[in-house]
Amino acid sequence: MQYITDPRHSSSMTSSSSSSTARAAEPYHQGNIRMTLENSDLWRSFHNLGTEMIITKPGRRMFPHCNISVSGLSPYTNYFIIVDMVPVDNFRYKWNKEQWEVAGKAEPQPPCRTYVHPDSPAPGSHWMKQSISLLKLKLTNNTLDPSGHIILHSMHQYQPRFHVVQADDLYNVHWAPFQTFSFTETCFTAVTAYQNTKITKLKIDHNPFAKGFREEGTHGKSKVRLTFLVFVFFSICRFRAHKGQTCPENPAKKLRTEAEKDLEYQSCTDFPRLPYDPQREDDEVPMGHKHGPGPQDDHMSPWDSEQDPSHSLHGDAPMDFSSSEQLVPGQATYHLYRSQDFRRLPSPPSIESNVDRRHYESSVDVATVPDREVTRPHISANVGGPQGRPLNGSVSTTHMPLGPKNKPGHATPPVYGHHMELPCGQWNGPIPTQYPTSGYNHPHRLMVEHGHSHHHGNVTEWSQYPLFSYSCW
DNA sequence: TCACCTTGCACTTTTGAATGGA
DNA sequence: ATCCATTCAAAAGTGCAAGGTG
Repeated sequence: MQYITDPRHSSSMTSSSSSSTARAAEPYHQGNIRMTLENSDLWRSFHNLGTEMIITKPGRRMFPHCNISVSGLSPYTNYFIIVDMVPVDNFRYKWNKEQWEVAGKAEPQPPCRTYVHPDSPAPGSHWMKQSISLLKLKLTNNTLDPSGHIILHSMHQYQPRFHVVQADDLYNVHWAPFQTFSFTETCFTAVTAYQNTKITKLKIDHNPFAKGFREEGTHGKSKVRLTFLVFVFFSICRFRAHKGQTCPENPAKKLRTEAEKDLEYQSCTDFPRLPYDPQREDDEVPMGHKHGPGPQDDHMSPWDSEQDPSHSLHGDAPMDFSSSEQLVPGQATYHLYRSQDFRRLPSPPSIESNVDRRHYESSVDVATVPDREVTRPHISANVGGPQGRPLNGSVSTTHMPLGPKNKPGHATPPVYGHHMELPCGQWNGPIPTQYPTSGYNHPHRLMVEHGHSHHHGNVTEWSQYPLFSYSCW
């Protein structure tokens, strides 16, 4: 397999001014794409405690689930929205004394899979018209999972990444220009059973499916049971009055089924429930929730101060998402690619006027595109390569021309429904040297919109690498 | 013994087929 | 015949707890 050389990789970071200028000249350059995590407040609540995600053999949804909105796409160009999970580091963790501790070296990564949003491919206008819910993404710990769920290891930490890939079909995805975003607060530890009771409580409080475990739910149930008994009692009385005879041996037993049915109906109609709409999660989960993390909520999460590697993790100050921009460590270079001018990428000029340009007009709004190297994983050729390309979820890119639809010698990974099977991946980013003191040296960059509740994922530039090919162990 | 995983349970929400009316 | 709204049962998604496993 051939790799294209990108001279930028042999140098370190290039100036961002040139690309900024170019972007200004070409408003539809993909670098203008912005991605926002819709339910970031909820994510932040979990992140402050150290988010845990249950993984099961048949597959488990995430909660909170990823809900993103995208802007800056070309309305008539087709895109894929793809999600994958990147190991945060090379460690396995354990929950000990109310906090996560390193428990050894990470397990070899299972086959990396991606979740392709079922609407893919769809024109930019489709993706931009409303937020994109990734509710149905499932996580599993079954390395032989036949359903195509994303395979993770329990007690390992992961970072979801969101890829916007400009492609018309799945075969083009591997060679299409893409941009990657990630949000620090979506980091989580995969577990088979919850470890942190605070996380459990937060999940119960916010997840509609867990309503039955809420304290208020219990009270509600007691209320229903009481209502049921009263109802049965009066039914019996009415029955007896109507018949003018003594009760049968056990009328309650006889009436139970009907009464139960009626009661169910009654409780339904008397107390109508709003249907659960994942798109409105934010509305249903107001921040400042009583169980939300406060300053006293200590940080079991090793992520608490990874935002700035210069800060000690021992610091207990809560992370301030509203004003910090994460530092992005330099990345090692392994594979070299040929850099191309991004302006060669197709972008229909005729549709320019149709684009909602509000985002572009805000000086603080636009997520800048750092001139960094791509951390795009790639396929097979670097199997066993000890210095595989950093797959650190930090994002970066180069600009490459559109490649062949099916490059010879490059096998298209099998597709499982909306998932793609990938070679195993490896987090090759910086390794914490003093976990947890300097641990989680996660090279993420948080694009912060001051004065707004939303912040943006860190960004890659567009690239033309074989998409989603990981360096393997 | 311990940490972690699996499984079954009770509960809730979601989904989709069936039905009836306009 | 088509469309729309409603109903209802089944499926799916939750956390919990007990038991299993290495």
